[in-house]
Amino acid sequence: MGERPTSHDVARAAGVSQSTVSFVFTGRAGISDATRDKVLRAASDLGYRPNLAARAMRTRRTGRLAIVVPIASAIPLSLIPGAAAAAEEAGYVVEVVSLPQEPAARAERVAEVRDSGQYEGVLAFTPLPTADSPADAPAILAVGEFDDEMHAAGEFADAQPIVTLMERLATLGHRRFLHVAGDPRFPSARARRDAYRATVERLGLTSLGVVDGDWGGGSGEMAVAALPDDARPLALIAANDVIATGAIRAALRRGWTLPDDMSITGWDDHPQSAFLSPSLTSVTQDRERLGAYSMQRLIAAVRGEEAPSRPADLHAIQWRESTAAPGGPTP
Amino acid sequence: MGERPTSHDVARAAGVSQSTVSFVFTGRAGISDATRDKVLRAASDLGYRPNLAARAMRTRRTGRLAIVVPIASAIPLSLIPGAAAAAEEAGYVVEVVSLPQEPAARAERVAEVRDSGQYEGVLAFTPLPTADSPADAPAILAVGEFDDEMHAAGEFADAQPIVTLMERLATLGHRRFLHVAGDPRFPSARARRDAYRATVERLGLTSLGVVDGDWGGGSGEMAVAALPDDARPLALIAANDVIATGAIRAALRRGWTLPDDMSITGWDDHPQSAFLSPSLTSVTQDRERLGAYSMQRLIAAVRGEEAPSRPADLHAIQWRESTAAPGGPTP
DNA sequence: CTGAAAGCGCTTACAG
DNA sequence: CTGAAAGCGCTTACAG
Repeated sequence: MGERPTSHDVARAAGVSQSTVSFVFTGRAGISDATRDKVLRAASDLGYRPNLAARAMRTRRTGRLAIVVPIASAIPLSLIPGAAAAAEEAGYVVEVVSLPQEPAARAERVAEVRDSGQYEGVLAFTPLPTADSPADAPAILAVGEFDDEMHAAGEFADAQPIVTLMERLATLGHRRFLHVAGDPRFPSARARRDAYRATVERLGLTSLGVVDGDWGGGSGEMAVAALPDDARPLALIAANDVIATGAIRAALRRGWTLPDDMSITGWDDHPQSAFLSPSLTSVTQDRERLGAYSMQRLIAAVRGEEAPSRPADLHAIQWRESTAAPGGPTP
Repeated sequence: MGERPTSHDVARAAGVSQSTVSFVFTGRAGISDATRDKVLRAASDLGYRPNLAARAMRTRRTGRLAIVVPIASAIPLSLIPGAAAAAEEAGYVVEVVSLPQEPAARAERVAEVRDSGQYEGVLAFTPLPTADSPADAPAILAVGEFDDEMHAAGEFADAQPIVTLMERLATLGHRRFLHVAGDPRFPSARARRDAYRATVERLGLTSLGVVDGDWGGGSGEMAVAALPDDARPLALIAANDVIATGAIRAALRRGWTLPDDMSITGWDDHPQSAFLSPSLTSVTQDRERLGAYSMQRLIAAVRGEEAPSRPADLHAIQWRESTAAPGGPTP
């Protein structure tokens, strides 16, 4: 890493002053085309790239954004690549900061990151301990996986697939529904739950209950095990694929026939879900664009710009064997 | 973020020179305790923290490490939190750089990261395009999920659980085995495959084949669908849980009884795997320590230190319903 | 044991 | 349209 060229080297090679090199690279207006060309050519010959640390020092902008991720939580990691790519595109560098499990240590770490002066913004894919932050603190956006603002904003924008799923199942003849929710600390879990409730109401369906879960398979397993025998046939809306998998297991254990006795839907479309028996109807998310969108919202907040509008088609439903008309297969 | 104090502010408050403040924070020997105390007290009063960008400029060490992750590949993301934590502990800052899908663009991106001068080391959780790098390039460690060096080093260190799994199944009475491998570009896939082959040989077992896969459920599904009827009973060693799930699906489709007709094992212990029917015997990895270990190896390479020794107990086997004696359940 | 001073590689008024 | 110069906040020989 020794011989990295500086703007002085480029200036010498191009026969201009160092300032001029800087002007070219910061895009300042009023550089003649001839000069710009000379500089750019010399720069590319030497393999010059501006030193970001030096630039940061002068501009007092770090150009850095942090993503905080909890150690030992797989849920939101898949959003990282898309978020990182979006940040790069906007000229930022993204750093990953890991968060300890223990709540007090975690809150302290978040404050540390916020006050370090290293970051212009912080993106958290997990619910954050609320703390009052100094007025001049960088923007913090906690999306887990989407925040409440999003939820409030767009009439279940985030949970719309739940509505679609239920409408279709109702059309197939289903009247009795059950929802096993995710961890209620997550806005996404609350959004899906609220969408479920509203849809039950709107379509005049019967809800056998809303069970709060923790995103784990045990939630689904227990919810189905606890059902009375005459609950059949029903449709179970699980907050994610893992819960759905647990529910399927419990149903098979009870000797139920799937999907005749119980239709079931998941969310996330995990790689295994298409290979379950029955294969699981689930919601696919475009994780790359979802991550990118989250990052773009943070960047807009950092820059004081208007929030970008939510991309359409973030979700798609994969209809599979686990959903059918109650009582037996019918189109 | 306006009023961040500098070493000058601390110096003024403490009544010493700015150099002295710097000496205290860089840990230079020969500062009197009284002076150090004054400085530290003033610093904490003001909330001073050294500006890393300025420090980087002077020392010409960036203190930054990069993790490159491919967009749209979930496989190794779970290693990130552990890796990030290990880097922080060693005093580095970790940045995430995302890699495009397209091979040429990807190779270019890797070269860019390598030559940017921004990073002292690069960790890749994915096979990297081989390219000749300049002599003074930063250390690059590609672990996917573990590299070949690891593999060569430790007699299947990485794939030891495969050996244990097979030994146990052989003890239960299994003689016929089948392996569905992962993407052969991954060292981990090759290590598991080689461990399988060596164990077949060593124990004098019959191998019905080694099928190269792509980590996907389709590999497992097809491999089992292609089996002759008299292959039963057998034991299928899948390179991961997704493959195993596909294999279970195909077996149930054929009307086989599990685990009587076929024992099956996975790897990764995905959240869904404990809730399959039958629940899947699988290999748990300590992703946090695995990520940390990878990062520690990179840091050792960066610093020219000896590589850390591999932590023990990185793996554990979860024995579940999918494995039993051939032909029927027996202890 | 402590300080004055140079300089890391940039950006950006200010002149011309 | 281009250049000379100051300064961002540090580290580190070099003096004393």
